[in-house]
Amino acid sequence: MKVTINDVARHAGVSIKTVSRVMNNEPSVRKDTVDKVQAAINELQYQPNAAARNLASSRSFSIGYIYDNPNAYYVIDMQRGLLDACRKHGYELLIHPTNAKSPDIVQEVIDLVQHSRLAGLVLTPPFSEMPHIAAALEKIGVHFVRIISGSTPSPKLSNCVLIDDFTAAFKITNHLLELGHTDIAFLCGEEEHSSSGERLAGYQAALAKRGIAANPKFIVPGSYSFESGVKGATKLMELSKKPTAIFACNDEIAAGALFSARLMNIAIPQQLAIAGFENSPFSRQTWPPLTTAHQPNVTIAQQAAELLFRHTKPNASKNLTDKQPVFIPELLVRESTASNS
Amino acid sequence: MKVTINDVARHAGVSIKTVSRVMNNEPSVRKDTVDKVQAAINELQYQPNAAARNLASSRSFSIGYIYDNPNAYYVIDMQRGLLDACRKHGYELLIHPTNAKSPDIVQEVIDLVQHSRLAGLVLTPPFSEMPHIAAALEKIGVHFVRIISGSTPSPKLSNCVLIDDFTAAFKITNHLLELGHTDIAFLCGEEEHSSSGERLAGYQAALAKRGIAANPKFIVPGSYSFESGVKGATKLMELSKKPTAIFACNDEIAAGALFSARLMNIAIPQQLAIAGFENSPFSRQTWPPLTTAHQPNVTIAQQAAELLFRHTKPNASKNLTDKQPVFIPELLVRESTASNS
DNA sequence: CCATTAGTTTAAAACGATCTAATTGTTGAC
DNA sequence: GTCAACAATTAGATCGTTTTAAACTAATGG
Repeated sequence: MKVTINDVARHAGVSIKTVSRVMNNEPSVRKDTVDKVQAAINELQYQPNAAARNLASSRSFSIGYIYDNPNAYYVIDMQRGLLDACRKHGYELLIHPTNAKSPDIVQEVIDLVQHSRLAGLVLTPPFSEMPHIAAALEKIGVHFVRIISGSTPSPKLSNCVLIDDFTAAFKITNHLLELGHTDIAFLCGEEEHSSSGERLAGYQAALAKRGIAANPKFIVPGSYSFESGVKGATKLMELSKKPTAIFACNDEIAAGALFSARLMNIAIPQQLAIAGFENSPFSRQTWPPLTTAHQPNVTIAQQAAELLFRHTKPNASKNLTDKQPVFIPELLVRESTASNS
Repeated sequence: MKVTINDVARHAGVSIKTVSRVMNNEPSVRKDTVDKVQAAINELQYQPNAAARNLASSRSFSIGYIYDNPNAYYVIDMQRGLLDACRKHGYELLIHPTNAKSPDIVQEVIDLVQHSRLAGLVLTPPFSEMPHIAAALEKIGVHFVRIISGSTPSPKLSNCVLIDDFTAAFKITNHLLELGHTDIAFLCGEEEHSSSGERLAGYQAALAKRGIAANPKFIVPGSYSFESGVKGATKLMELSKKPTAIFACNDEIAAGALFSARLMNIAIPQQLAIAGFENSPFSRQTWPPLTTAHQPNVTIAQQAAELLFRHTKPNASKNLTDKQPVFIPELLVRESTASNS
């Protein structure tokens, strides 16, 4: 029933250590020996015992995913992508939802890593943007990969997967401009999230390129929530000079704006165009469906995990150029935006 | 830095095995010895090494959660509740999203359990309703807990957490009846999910109690999806005799019905009342917000895990009466339902 | 007061891998 | 042909627990 490394060794006529070498693709094993061992492994259907490996090597074959994101869709997509990569590499995923604003969050993360002896960690906003967490992880020598907003790879961001929110926001804003809108408002997310800043910058750049002066009243601070969208849109539509289009920092805010417009009897998109960001499943189900930018979260998560494994696995071919993947969310035009007639 | 069980033993002046006994609260340790050991553990801040424990006892301290649920909110809530319980008991959670319709799903589950040496498993629909999975798990002797639809505890459902969808659906239907509606339609979820059947039964019971004959055309088969809601509501409103209210099997279907009503220019709730089920976050954000039934998923998950641990832990006090928890989702009235004027 | 028994405690053997250090093979240079 | 240098292999120690089986106590009964 239970096949141990010992059985494999005997079956292949080599020592235990040699089998171990093959399992961890360590060097110093002749090609034909490798084949012999592989054959024995296949024949006996040998599956290494994770616990024994962990104990002996004092490292676990699992990576952690820490999150504090109210957006369930995002988290599920991330998990999916990470798990895909984990299965491929024979790792396991430890999920750890927590409160990013907790005062001893750094200690909590360190405890988690040390207690579970994690091989690595994947960080998404807001954790990926907390310098003290990155510093602490570096100090205790744990590999980690961050998924963050950014457009240009740089050596300082060596272990990052970048999402080019700037360019995507530029494209969305441009789409609104091309429809004839010039009075375009922007509903911000949390200031702490750099994605909000990047998207704002993209919006501003697009306006600037057309020579449109930014109206400071059109930029409304807020948070990544439905309620914030309701409030923000209400505030905008009470201005003497109203915008004809709203670019919301994410779909939830956009949904809130939609809700608010309905309360005020404003026709979408005839009187007001609204665009979101993220392509959440519900962005297709609002009325009218939201124009948005699609972020391939599952793929992003996969790449992040792959990047992590490249650092984590001791004997993987590290000479692969360690380029930083950059994802540009793509524009999805739906009914919530139309020309400014 | 690293404190082993050996250190504790020496510090307390007892043998390693005695410390082990205390750690796993096994019998045959005198009270004062226990105290002595506990003191040493606290003083040295001893934390047992999970890998070594797993290896030696050939069981892991983690439970699995298998799911195939397109509803991200539900899954996240479940994870949250399960993790809460796991942390409390020093266990870890292994998540395993998969495809319930895969032909070799049983083998996949068994492989997962055996490979990860899981201490137990939590099953939600549709897995909790697949008899061959339960049978297979029983055969290999793995503890598991199912979360299923049902109102009456029975010995056959010994390791279950019940959700009384029947009563909740009865209450929602009753709410619609009290508003004066008599022509109430029902949009079903997947037939395979017993929750859909239970809710339908609750709906029918409520009508029957008022002596209202069920109109078979008002019961529309479908699935737990937005699209199904769109189609179902469209079909209903094309009938010569239209319903004045729709009870959708979950919020997604209800959102679809809402969407469809908008397409057909039907005023909600004036011309048509719509109710959902589940209290998904977005049920508050539709226009108008949805009347629904609230399911405390986090709590349900916690209880499920607690139930599992009661069976799993070898030396826990098992004499606690093993009652089956029953949750009744509660009615939440919002703007999508109003009186039939 | 010894024999019996049940209750505690212990030293040492697993558990199934990795890692260390010593051994054996092979190659190329002089 | 010998030796150095390096590659390939191995036996055995090791990781930190649990488990086994034996040894030691303390209480009970005849």
